[in-house]
Amino acid sequence: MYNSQIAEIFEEIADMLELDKEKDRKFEILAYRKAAVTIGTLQEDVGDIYRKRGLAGLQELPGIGKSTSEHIKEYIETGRLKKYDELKKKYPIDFARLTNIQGLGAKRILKLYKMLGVKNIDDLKRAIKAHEIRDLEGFGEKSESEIGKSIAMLESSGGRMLLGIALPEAERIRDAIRNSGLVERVEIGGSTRRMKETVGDLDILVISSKSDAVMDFVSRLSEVERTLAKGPTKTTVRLKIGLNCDIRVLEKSSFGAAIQYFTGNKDHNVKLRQIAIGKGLKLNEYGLFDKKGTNTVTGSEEEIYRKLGLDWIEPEMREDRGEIELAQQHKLPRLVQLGDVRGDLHVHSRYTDGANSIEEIADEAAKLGREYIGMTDHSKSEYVTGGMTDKEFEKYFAAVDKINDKFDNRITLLKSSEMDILKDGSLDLQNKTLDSMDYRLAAVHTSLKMDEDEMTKRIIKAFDTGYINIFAHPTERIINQRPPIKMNLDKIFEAAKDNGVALEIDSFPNRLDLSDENILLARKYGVKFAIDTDAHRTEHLKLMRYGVSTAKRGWLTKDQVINTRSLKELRTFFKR
DNA sequence: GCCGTTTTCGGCCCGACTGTTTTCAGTCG
Repeated sequence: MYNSQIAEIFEEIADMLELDKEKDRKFEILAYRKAAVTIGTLQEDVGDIYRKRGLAGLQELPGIGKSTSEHIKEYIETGRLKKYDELKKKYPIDFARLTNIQGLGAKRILKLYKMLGVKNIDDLKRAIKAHEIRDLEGFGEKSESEIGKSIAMLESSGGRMLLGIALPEAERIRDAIRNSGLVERVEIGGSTRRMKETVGDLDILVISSKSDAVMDFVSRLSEVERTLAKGPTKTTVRLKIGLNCDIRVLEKSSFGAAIQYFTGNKDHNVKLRQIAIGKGLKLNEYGLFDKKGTNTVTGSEEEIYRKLGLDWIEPEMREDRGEIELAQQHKLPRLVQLGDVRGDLHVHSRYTDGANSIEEIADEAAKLGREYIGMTDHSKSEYVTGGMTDKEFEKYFAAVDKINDKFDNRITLLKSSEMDILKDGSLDLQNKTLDSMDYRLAAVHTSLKMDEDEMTKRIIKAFDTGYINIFAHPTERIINQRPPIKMNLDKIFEAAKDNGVALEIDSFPNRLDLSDENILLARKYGVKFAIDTDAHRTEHLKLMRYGVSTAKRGWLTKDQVINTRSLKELRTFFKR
């Protein structure tokens, strides 16, 4: 896999070109950065693309042209890149790591190198300890300590935080500001609004005529550790949970433009600006301006999209993955909504590793308005969770039946299991047990390090039994902790389609598995999906919104998600 | 360096804040 290496090299080339004093290479630098993003976020290995379709294949990628495609070719064939090596000879500095530090760009890094010989983070830490940085021109005591803090943070958190932690925090801050009586309106923006699986910082937008008072109020919130920057329109605070939060106070007339701008993502916004330019307009965070400099929008975000000739795009889609073009053609998909969800097909009870009784779960699920839930406790091979034998499943299902009778029409409980797909691709329970279930959910839990070929065969063999209705958390990844298992996604998705297996979108914030990107890939195969909570406690039943947002980020419509169906329709799907 | 229903040449998003200055460069998003 060359992608991350090449992306890093392009980024470093861009950093080093910034240091060229001879000429302004602004746009060349921009081009390298864009190419780095393209390669860095590519799902397919760039080496494969080159081998299969050559330079022409590379040049079809956005931001990759004649020169950068030649660079990629050179690196793949020789393992080196002359242009990079030459620049690196001039600047033997680890820009890739050093630019991750807040407040350090290429130019200040160069100064640190020339004056103090700093080449990498370790050198930098030494320089801070010796208090050598504060005396440099353009630096000071403040810079020295901020750089030190940034290194510490980088080393402790590793960067981005789970949406499942960041969103509730953002909502607490939003609600506190809303209840302060100081503001007319307050909304969450940024990647949190786009419901991206991890977020780098929080953006909160406010309409208020009392800017100073709002900024003071925010600085004193109990969630805030310290204030990093404070101005009349923008304040940045460090939150105790280890995230930065920007608060922006805006004029009422620019709120629509601002919420659009600060929701992003960046590529989406750049494209909108280009469309604006094409219409003789200028879009920025304050409005959509005509040639005379008059703001033509004063209201909502919808108005901006409309004036640009686009349908309004849900925030989850705003990643510049083709949504703008669809909006121009008025062909955006109608995305599945949280309110469309009628049931939850992956729930655990105290029978294995859940914390609540079946009755407690059924009660809470009914309160949430679910029409049905699937009880999916573990099978015997998952022994760390107390996985059940065939015999124990008989008792389990008898208990489910009993609660079902008790709840009458309030909610329907379905009999199922989160069953292990064993190492050889066979299933963990006897056919007789499987036949007694309403449907079967299956997952891989062991031997996660198998090679791609073996894992793919293992899973497809399980699908081919014809018993599996839902493939749970397909890639087994844990965000920031465990990489996805190796398997051929194309083959798996095709086999899922052929066998009528729905792919799960596990709503647990550290899973979100399938991910948005994998959903986008899978939907092309015509597969169906199930958005489940994988709840292990009653409060987990509320995590459904994360799964639904992930589905929206994967462009799914209601009819592609099986648990938006009535129970009757769902049973038909399970029968195939 | 990339790109093209304005263009194979001439554009490419642009404003806010900080620290260290004493009018602004660097960084960030």
